[in-house]
Amino acid sequence: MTDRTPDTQQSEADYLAQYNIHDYDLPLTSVDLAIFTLLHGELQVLLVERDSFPARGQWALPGGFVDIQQDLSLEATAIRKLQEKTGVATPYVEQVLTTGSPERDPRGWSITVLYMALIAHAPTQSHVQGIRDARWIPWAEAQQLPLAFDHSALLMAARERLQSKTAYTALPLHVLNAPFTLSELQRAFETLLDAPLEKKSFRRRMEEAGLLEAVDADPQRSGKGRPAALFKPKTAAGDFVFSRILGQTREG
Amino acid sequence: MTDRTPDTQQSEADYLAQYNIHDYDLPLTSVDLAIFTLLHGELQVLLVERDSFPARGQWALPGGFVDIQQDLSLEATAIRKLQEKTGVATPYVEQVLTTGSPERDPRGWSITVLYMALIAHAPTQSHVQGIRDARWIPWAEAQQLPLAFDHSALLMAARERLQSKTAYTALPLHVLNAPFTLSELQRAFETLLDAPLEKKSFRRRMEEAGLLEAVDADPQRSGKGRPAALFKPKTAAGDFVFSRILGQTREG
DNA sequence: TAAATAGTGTCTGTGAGACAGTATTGG
DNA sequence: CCAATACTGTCTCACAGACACTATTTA
Repeated sequence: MTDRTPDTQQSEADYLAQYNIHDYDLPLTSVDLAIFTLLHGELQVLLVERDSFPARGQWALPGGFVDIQQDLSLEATAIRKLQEKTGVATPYVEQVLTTGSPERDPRGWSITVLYMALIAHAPTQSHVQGIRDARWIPWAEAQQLPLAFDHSALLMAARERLQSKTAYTALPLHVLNAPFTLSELQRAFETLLDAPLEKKSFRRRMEEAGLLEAVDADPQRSGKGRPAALFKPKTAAGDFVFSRILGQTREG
Repeated sequence: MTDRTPDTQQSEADYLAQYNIHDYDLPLTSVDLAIFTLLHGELQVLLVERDSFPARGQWALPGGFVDIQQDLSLEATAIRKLQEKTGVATPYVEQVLTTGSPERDPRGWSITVLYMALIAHAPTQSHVQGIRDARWIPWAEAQQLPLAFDHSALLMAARERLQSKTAYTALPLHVLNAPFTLSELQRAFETLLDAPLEKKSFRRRMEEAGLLEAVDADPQRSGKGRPAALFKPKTAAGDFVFSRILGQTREG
């Protein structure tokens, strides 16, 4: 926020009237998104195959330049891009980091603000399948793909944020559609955490945090074994912060 | 990272040759710093009084535009600015958040990447006093000051980050000069956390984490009461992450 | 000696991990 | 009945909070 003009005796109004951003060399500024969901019991991330230069044909995170005519905030840009790609209007969105350098994009000095989003994938929603250029890629595959620019590093940073926050928040609630069973919720936590959890500890933790509300059993649900109770999250349950970290298996 | 040119049959080299960032309206991009230290037993933050438009004469966070001729990364920009203001070369620097909107700067759509830095203030170092336009402001005062742009909100976000990380890391090690006593270290934690800590719990936690190394007593240190043992942090001790949160006083 | 500061012993409380046990469904 | 899944009882362990106690210094 320091200035670039010499300190003359002009007024602030004069200064602003003369100010022209095209006089300066500015970095390119984009927003990129790591959109995660749980599908077929796997963590999946939404990737796009770039159809224009640079890095044409390569897989990349969805995103785009900030449109200063249209966007009212960086988060608005992120939510707009996410809506375009997934149709989801009220996702969980969290800013992960911002990176910038002269090297990361061949067009010049560029900055990108990385957001992570979590959405629940409902098989009945057709919007996600309908997207032409975006595809859900299982995490194991996405890790192998050579992504455009520095997107592999960005994706890894988002994955790490997701994993670490799963250990002390209730974030995984965002990748499930209600109603769900406690076993399903535990599997969601385990998948995002990439570690097994002890059943009793998990249930006790959820119980004592009071994040869930019981929902009447659905006679539709079939399945082997004893039917499970169904729950939905209370409002803002996904934002809950625990005071201890999960998944620290006892060492011998 | 999506493109703005129609997808013609040109090569990537052609595309890049024709690409001119001055064809686009780009946001202004700056880096701002919330630099904290512990001085006279108080948390203090480094602020500058702006000597040019806009917001001339108002207090603000130190920072400045990204210089795409000079800077090799955003963090490099932050470290350069910090070095200019404080003379400290190897500080603790952490990215806090990035915010952008058309409203936050009268010059137009602007983005700022906010960093938090922690430095140990040594009374013998003269560099900090030597800075003309920057001043250490006690946190209580800084909170009252009407800062330029959205810097009050930025400062608050950095303060919250500092507070929350103090509860589960050893960050406060960065605001002390070694050697220090355990009592001094506890006071640093308490100040950054803004909550009292229980002496035995604190010492046990430090002891068990093995973050500190004993240092020979300094005959210089006078003072009332029993002389305290002196310690210095082991390397990377400030990055230690605890698995439980401090300062959750028991409720009745 | 007292005052001041440093440092310890030890009890309690919370909540996670381990793991065996019981409950309820369908075939 | 058995297999499969859901759910519970209960022990142990790690570690924070509370707080009284001892230790070592100067005045």
